[in-house]
Amino acid sequence: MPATQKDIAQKIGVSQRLVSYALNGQAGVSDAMRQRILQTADALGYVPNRMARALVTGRTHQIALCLQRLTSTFAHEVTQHFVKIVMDSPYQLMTVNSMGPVHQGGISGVDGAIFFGSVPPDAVTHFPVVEILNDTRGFHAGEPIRHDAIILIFEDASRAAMKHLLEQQMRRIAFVSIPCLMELYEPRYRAYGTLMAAAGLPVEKIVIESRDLLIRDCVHQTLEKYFSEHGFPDALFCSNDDIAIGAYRVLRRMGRRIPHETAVLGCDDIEESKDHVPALTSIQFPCEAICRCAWEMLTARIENPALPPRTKSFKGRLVVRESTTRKRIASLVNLKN
Amino acid sequence: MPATQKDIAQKIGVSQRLVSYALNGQAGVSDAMRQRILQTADALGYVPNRMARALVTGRTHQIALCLQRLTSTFAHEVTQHFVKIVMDSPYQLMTVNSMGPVHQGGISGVDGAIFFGSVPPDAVTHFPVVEILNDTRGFHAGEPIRHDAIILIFEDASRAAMKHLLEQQMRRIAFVSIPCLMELYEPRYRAYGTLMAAAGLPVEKIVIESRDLLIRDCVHQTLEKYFSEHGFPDALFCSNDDIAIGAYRVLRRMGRRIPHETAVLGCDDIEESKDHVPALTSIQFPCEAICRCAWEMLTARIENPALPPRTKSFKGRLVVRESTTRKRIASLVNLKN
DNA sequence: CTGAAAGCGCTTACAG
DNA sequence: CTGAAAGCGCTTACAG
Repeated sequence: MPATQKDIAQKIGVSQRLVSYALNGQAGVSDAMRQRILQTADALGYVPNRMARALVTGRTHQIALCLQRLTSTFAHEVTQHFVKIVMDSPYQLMTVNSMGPVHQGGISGVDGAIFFGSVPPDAVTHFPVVEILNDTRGFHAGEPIRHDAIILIFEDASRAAMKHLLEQQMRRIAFVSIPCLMELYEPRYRAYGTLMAAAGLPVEKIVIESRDLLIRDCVHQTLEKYFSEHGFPDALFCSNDDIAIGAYRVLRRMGRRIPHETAVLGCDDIEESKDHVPALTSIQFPCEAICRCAWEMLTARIENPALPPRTKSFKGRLVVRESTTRKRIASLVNLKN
Repeated sequence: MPATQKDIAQKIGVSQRLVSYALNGQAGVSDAMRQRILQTADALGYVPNRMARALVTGRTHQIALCLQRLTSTFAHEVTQHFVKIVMDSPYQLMTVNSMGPVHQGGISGVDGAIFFGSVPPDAVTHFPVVEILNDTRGFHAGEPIRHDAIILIFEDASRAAMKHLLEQQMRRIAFVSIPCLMELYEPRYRAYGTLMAAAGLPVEKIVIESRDLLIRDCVHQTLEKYFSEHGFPDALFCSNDDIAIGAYRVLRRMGRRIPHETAVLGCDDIEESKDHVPALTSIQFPCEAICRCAWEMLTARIENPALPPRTKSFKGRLVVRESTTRKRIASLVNLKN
């Protein structure tokens, strides 16, 4: 229905080639002719057909952002950063749930993809990919690095988090997480397990099953039931901030004070965490820098597929706020964050 | 680089047509042959080229979600709903900042688009569009409805919000908003202005200029400066929840109690609003139902472009929570929300 | 400086 | 049931 280059060419009485060259700003067209073509294109409401162009150039100028759990607020922040980055680029962003279409025959029609989380092994990809992964400390060491990768190192910050809790005499510390983050290779869970064992304390796991997308509601249900059956831990080590903030509501409803009765610690340090009372202690990554780095890696590889594989690491950092600080003094240092 | 239908056809020694028919599950291929083709496709790692298919069918199976201010948490919730909806459909979702590419020559290569906010007049679209708009109460009545539309009616709820504040003897009520929501045709601002005038109270506007994407930081800066220069209003009518929650932090930092010294009221009722202390009073819309309705309108029109234009309205509803309730009793009714 | 033509990977009438 | 072919709207060598 929209006008094509052929329509423009016919209207003026020139060849389609000339129209294409004029529209794309290539040499080989006289200035007068270029003007005329541009005006006619405008008059006809010409919009280039991206599909046709993509078919011949092999480039769609679309990038897939593949998120494993689109449900999380952190995923939202990541998306925002990419949307912002993409706005200044010639690319468009396609948001894909990597649990979804990838498993239904692969993604196609993109110049590259950024996977937040590991690339599913059955995702046949014929395009450059950057993975943003957690540090699994050699757990998957046998597997070759198939893609450019950004590694998020949770190890040190997680250990620091546990030490911080243990130092304040918290004994009953529960790890609260969705199932996929409660594996042995998961750095947060490892740090938790290791330090609990070292302190001679028993592990306590609270699993949040979230089939649908509203994770906070799942947290409410699960924790309410758990606390009434098992009582309250001294501290909750939550695998992300959404879970932590979900826990806030439950604790508050059940009349439990944070942090003095139950401390809460999250991961990802989403924007919102600072706005809650008490402000949430969390593990922070330079999210924007990570996104920009991933973008740079991806576009560099699209330009030059022969580049050697690259890996870059980012270290998480424990940001102590009020939600885990029982001594008022100790918290003042970080309150500004 | 990926295998094509031609590759499969050559490998087996049949025509490309047969491969296409087999792959698409169309009649006209013997079962044995279909099996063989499917297996070969699998072995070769065949992924259909969406561009080529789109070029001939005219369908890309991509839908653009165009958001005006990608910055808002509400936009995130809308996106989540669409991602969820799209997962169960044959479509993919492209997230577009309608301030962006639309102004750079139009969107192309999508089967349709959902605009959250009005479609820019210079966005030449050759595909079905659904607009999700605020009720401007006939302000743009002269303009024909160009697209299927969903109208969000803020009018009643905004008036209810103002009455709620005024009933509690709040006199100095400020309207806090980004500039584009502080126009005369904007229903929230209209209700605010009308009821303030009726009560014989002066209008007080606080404009949040947010050039970049981190709106809450802008709120912090603007309000901190404003309050120290002009003192504190009795209540803040914020045009969205992000602004309201941003205001929380400033008020808290400056030692101002919510709601007893300054009440705060938001719009959109994002998930997070319930988790803050005090819980935020806000204007709620059935967000998921709205998204599903938009989706249904769009897909129906894609199937049948000749359909008469449709319009559907949704009414906002004031959800009173603690952030505006000075009398403890009165709030109990709604606290469950 | 310009025209006529091939081809990207598909779908789909059109013949056999 | 199957093959040979046209064509979707572009880009880009290839001749003039």
